[in-house]
Amino acid sequence: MGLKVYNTISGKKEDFTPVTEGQVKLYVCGVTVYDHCHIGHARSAIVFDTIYRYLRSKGYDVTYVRNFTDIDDKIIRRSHAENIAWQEIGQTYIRSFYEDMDALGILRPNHEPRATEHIGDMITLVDTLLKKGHAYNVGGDVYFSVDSFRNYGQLSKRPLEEMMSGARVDIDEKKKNPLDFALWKASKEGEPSWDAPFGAGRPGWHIECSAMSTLFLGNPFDIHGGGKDLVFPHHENEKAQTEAATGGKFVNYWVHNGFVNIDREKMSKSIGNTLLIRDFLKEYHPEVLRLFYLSNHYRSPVDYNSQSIEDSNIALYRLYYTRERAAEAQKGKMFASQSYEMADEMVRKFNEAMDDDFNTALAISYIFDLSKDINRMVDEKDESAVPLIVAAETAYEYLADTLGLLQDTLESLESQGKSRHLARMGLDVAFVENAINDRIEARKAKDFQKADQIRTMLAEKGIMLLDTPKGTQWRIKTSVS
RNA sequence: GGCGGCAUAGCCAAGUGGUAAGGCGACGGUCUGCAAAACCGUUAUUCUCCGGUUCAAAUCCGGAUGCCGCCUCCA
Repeated sequence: MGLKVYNTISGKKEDFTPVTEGQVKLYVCGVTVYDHCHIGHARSAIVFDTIYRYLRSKGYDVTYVRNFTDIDDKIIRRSHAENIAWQEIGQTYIRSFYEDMDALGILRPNHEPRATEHIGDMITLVDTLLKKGHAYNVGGDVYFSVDSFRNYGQLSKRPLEEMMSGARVDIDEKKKNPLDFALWKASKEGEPSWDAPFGAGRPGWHIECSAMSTLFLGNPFDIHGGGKDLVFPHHENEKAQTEAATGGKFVNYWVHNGFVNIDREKMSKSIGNTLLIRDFLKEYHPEVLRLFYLSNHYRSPVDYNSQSIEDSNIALYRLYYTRERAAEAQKGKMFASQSYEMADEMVRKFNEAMDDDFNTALAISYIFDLSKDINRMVDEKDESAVPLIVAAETAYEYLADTLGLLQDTLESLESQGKSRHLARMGLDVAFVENAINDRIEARKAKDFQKADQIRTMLAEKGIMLLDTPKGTQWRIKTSVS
C-alpha cells in the first residue's frame, strides 16, 4: 500500500507520487526570528520532523529545506525598540531556535537558507514578474497584481470577488487592487535596504519562500508545508507569484498542520497565554510534548492543558520502563534469533497507519500494544520467550525511532524528572536516601509500622517507593490527584 | 457578511459504509509484609439531536443545536 497525503488544495487525501521516483523534495516555512519559539512552533516542527523521518524510513531520498525569515517588519521593529542591530536580533533568535529544536529532537533539514542570503534571487524573481506584467512599481514599492493571475484564491478556496467584498482589507491608495501584496518595499530611513534595478529597498514577506524553494528544489516540487494560518495569505501569494513567473506548477502537495489552543483558548500574544518551548522544558521532558502532539492528528486543532500533558508524561514513562524491562530480561541470555509474527504485524500496521496521511495517533497505539506484549512476556519469566522479546523490542525501537520517541535513556529521563521535582519541593537526594535507609532498617527489624510511615511521608512529598529484587528504588509520582 | 472545520466512554483521542484503536483514570484479580510497577479482567450495544439513503451508517445525504478557526502579522 502506498502513501496517501491530504492535499489542502484539493481537500482530499491523494496518492503520493513524487516528481522524481524515490526522491522527495520538501519545503517547510520556518520562523521569523524576532522572538523565542512557543509551543505552536514546536507543533509544526514536530509534525514535519515526523513526516521527514517517516519518508526517510520508507526509503525516500528526501531533500528537506526550511527557511529562516531574518528580514521583516517585526525584526526591524524589535531592532528599533531595543536599539540593537537588526542582524543581531536575527542571530540571537536563530540561536534560540536551535537550542529549542535540538532539545526537542528535531532533525536538521538539509538546507536552512536565510532570506538575507538570497536577496539576489528574490530581485531576479521580482524583475521577472515586472517584465511579465504581473507586478507594478509605485514609487519604488513593487506590488503583485492579483488580477493578472487567473488562479488567485485557488489554494485557500477564496474567489477573488468574495475577498473583495470582505470589509477587513486595508485600503491602500497605491494598490490597484486592495488584495495586491508587496513583492518589494521601497527603501526607508533607518531600515536595511538592497540595491535593485527597480529601486533600492527590501523584500516583501512571501517572495523569499518562492525564491528559495525554487532554487533548492526546482518547480514543481513535492511537498510544501507549514501551519494552517499560512494557507492565506502566505502560501496563496507564494503560489501566485511563483506560477505567474514560471508559467508552471509550483507545488504538488500542500500540507498544513492545525493550531494549538491552551485551555480551549486560542494561544496568542494579545491574550498573553503563549507558552515558550523553553518554559515548557523547565517542567517536562521534550518527548512529553512530542508524544502529546503525535497522539493527535496533525491537521486537527489540539488543546494544550495540564491534564493532557500529565497523561502524556505518564504514558511516556511507561514506554521507557518497558524498554528497560525488555533489556533486563535479555541480559546475559543466549538466544538464537527468531521471527515473531506479532511484532511483524505491529510493524505492518504501523506503516499502514503512517501511510494513511501520517496517522500518528493510530501508529502510536501499536507501540503501546507492543509494550503490553513485551511486559507480558517479561512477566512470564519464560527463558524460551527471550528471542521473542528481542524481536518485539526490535520492532518497538523501530516504531519509536520513526516517531522520534525513546531517543533518550531512562536514566536521563528519570534523573531530569527527579531533580526538577526535588528542587520544586526544596528537597535533595540525600534526604530521600536517608529516609529509604531508615525504612530498610525498620523493615529488617520487622517494624512495618515505621516502614509504612516513611513510605507515607515520602508519598506526601510526591516520592514513590518500589521494593524490587534489586533493592528499594524511588520514582517521582507521576499521577495527578 | 463570506469560507472552512469539529461534536466518539469520567478525561484525552483514532476511526469516512461492515458492526467502536490506543493513552490517562476507576474498579476487581495475580504479585507484595503493605505498596508500587507489570500483567489479567471489567469500564461506549453505542458515536450531539432529528429525519433520509442502504442488506448494513460513528462513517453518506438533508436539517437542527453547540463549539471553533480563517478572511489582518501569526506555526
